Amino acid sequence: MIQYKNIQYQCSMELTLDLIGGKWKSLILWHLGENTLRFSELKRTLPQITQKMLTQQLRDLEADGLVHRYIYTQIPPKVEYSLTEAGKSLLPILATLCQWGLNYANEVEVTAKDLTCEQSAPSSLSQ
Amino acid sequence: MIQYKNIQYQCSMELTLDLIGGKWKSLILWHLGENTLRFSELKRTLPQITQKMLTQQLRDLEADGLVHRYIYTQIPPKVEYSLTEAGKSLLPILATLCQWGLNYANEVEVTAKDLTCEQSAPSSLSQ
DNA sequence: CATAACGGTATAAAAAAAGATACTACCTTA
DNA sequence: TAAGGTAGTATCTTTTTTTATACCGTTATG
Repeated sequence: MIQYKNIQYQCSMELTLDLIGGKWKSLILWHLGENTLRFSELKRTLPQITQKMLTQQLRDLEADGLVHRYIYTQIPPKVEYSLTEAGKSLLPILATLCQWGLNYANEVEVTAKDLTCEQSAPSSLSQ
Repeated sequence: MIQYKNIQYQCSMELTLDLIGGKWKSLILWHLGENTLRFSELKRTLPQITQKMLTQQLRDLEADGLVHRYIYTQIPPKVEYSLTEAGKSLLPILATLCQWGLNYANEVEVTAKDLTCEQSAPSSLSQ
């Protein structure tokens, strides 16, 4: 039994999925795996995400200690996001999830064109 | 770009999370990792899940080729669920997710008591 | 005859997640 | 002076996910 933020988990996997599940979190982590990115850069990398969702997910990731937020006190504002050590430790797992999905797609013969573990696999993981 | 069941994924990881994400799927897979289980046995193993959710998630997993459903034509009815090869190939990943959550919990000093990658880690994975 | 176990289905409601849209303040550029 | 970039916030609505509850037919048990 795990308790985290007033939620009880019977299995630590449930906790993991709360931390990286949902539509955007793993993608955000994945993109930050390569570079430190500014808010607007992240937004451009994930064109479909709304500003609200990006802000919300980044706040969650920050509160969970997976992402670091650095504010430059300047005008116009500049805020940079990067992975914490905990966040970096997720990258190999994200790569595995990505690779499994890729294999699955090939075996089930899903229409998969030019598919790699995109978009832009962190160079630290490309062997 | 992947397309599967009329949904477009930019990254295969999104596909993976659709297949195993949500509140119950990974837990169901995890429990089926050890044994073939009947509907009612699964229900007892996951006391909090409603009958409807269990049915629904099992149908999803079956449709995605991760779980096999075997109906014994007898009365009272007997239905057994087990992992397909694709489902089994997920077990190491689930173990990794579980282990990461466990490490996270310990490092963040979440209240984690007697926590292993429960409930009943598949024996095939216990090294 | 009533109840329970089996493996569900059907319907409705509640809760959570995600999206759309408008707005802010400040500065720079045209 | 108007438009665009910066990093957001505030509301509201929609969509998706999850839950609650009642119900089905069959057989066995008390």
